[in-house]
Amino acid sequence: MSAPRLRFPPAPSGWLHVGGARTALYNWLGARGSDGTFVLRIEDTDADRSDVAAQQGMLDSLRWLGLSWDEGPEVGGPCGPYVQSERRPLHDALARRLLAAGAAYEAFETPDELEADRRRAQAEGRPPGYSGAHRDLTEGQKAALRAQGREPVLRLRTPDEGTLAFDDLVRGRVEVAWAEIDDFVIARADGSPTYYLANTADDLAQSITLVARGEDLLNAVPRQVLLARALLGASGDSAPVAEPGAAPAGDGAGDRDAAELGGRGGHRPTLLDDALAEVGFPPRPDPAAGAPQWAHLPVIVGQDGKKLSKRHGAVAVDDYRQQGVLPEVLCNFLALCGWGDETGRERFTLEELIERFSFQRVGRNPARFDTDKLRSLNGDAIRELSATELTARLEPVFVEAGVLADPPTNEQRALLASLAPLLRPRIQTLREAVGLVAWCFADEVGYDEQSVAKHLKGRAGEVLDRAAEELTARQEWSAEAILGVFDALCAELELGRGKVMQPVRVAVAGTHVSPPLPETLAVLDRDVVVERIRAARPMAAEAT
RNA sequence: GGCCCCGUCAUCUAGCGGUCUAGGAUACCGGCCUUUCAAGCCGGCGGCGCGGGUUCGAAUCCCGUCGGGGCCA
Repeated sequence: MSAPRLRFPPAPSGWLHVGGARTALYNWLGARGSDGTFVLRIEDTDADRSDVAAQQGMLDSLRWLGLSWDEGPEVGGPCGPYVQSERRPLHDALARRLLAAGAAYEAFETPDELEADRRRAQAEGRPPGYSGAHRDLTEGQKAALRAQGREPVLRLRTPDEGTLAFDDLVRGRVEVAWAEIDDFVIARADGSPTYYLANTADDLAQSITLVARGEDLLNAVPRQVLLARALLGASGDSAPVAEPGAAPAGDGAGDRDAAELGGRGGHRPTLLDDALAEVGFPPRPDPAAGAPQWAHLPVIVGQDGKKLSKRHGAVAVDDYRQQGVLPEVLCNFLALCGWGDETGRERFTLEELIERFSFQRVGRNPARFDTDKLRSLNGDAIRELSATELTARLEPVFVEAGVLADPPTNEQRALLASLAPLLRPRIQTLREAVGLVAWCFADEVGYDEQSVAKHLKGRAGEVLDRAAEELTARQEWSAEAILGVFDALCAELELGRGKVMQPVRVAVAGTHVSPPLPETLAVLDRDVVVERIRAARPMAAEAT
């Protein structure tokens, strides 16, 4: 067994989609759990420059989640370059060699012609794939087509009969008839490589041993296996698929052939190796490695069962960071989107995930991105945080919300730390804490109309007057002492605790919801508390 | 349209021929607790898409069907 090498090859963008994060996580877990290598490769083939420049946001999200990469942008590695556009010379050289070997051929149809073919095929009930009309053009025919101003695309010859079978780590055995696979484009008319060529070549060149990706790419496997065979064919040989009829396409034979490609035997330089050398790229880290294994992950769908997209609300990892989801919880949750261990357990640390995760236990049905579940897991995790840890996590969120100064003052830090234990059982996300205790840090309280209407009425004025007096008079300033004051008032005024404490809560906090009042007041400055009660007094009078 | 994948409570999921009167979690509902909101504890609601087989016996295997999703363009 060669050393496991897994990769995450996102298209560059300024943000990381949670679906991409799940793919990255699974690959990362696969690598970390097997002493393997995790490679990050940016596939910017179809991207414009601004996207590439903005990719920082994506790298930040990956790091925030804790998914460090061993090779890739910003860290380098022995199999560079790690940005696909910089690998273009390799792709070009490969395309040339594939053409020269006869594995690929030039096809001159225009997009319009192909579209017409497709419609005709559909109308006649035939498969819509490319017909292979230009498979065997003579030089003369090609010259004539060129003379018309046509530029050819490069297509790979695919077998016309037989079956490809492969064992997907998630799906199990998958078989596809070659007849279903048309001669696909590997290089466009402008010479640019397609996904098939670039992705396959880069995986092979970097000796990727396991490709875990979205199920939407399951259909690409036969093409990539075929390409891999061609790329890993001995350089001098006529390409293995040059003669479609004679291609190793018999049932069962094909996949074995693929698995062992470039395998054990003497390592003659392959077409890929020669191209690598030609363009001055590093040689393959493992010349014995064949085509990678596959693991196709179920798609993540939104609440409506459709593929998760922006219209489902927050889909960026950073959205969840801002909402106050803990990174380790997001990883935990993402791991559960498709995977589960046999015990039915749901809470895992990253270390536990590394230990337990396996592609074999990844499910085959679509995973729903259930934000309720995420919140629940997050709340559970928050409840397990120590006050100190929670304070540290809360701080940047309060700063981002503008409640704390940047950086916070020592007083603010201390106050937040005292509040943290009170907050802990009442929040599912860090962000929710802001709404609960922002008033503790504010100079001015904003009053919620409904709270005022509901609680600053009846005998509230009387309660506020007496509370202000007694809280001022009381020597000790502690939760116990404050509760004692309230209870004394209850007895004196013959009111329940709710009738006494709710008016005070609204007066001080501006709303009828807050952490437990005595405990909260105890960590605030007594003068401020009393002042606020007095300031709110007129509202109670008006309401009476 | 063709091909591929999938189908257990509202949702995620355990289950891999008998231990299933189908287990857990989220959500929901109710109770306890209670100074608000939570948290916690207790309880409840609720499911094998359908139809055929195979078998002594099927959620589990096979076929079909329906439904959902994906890819192709």
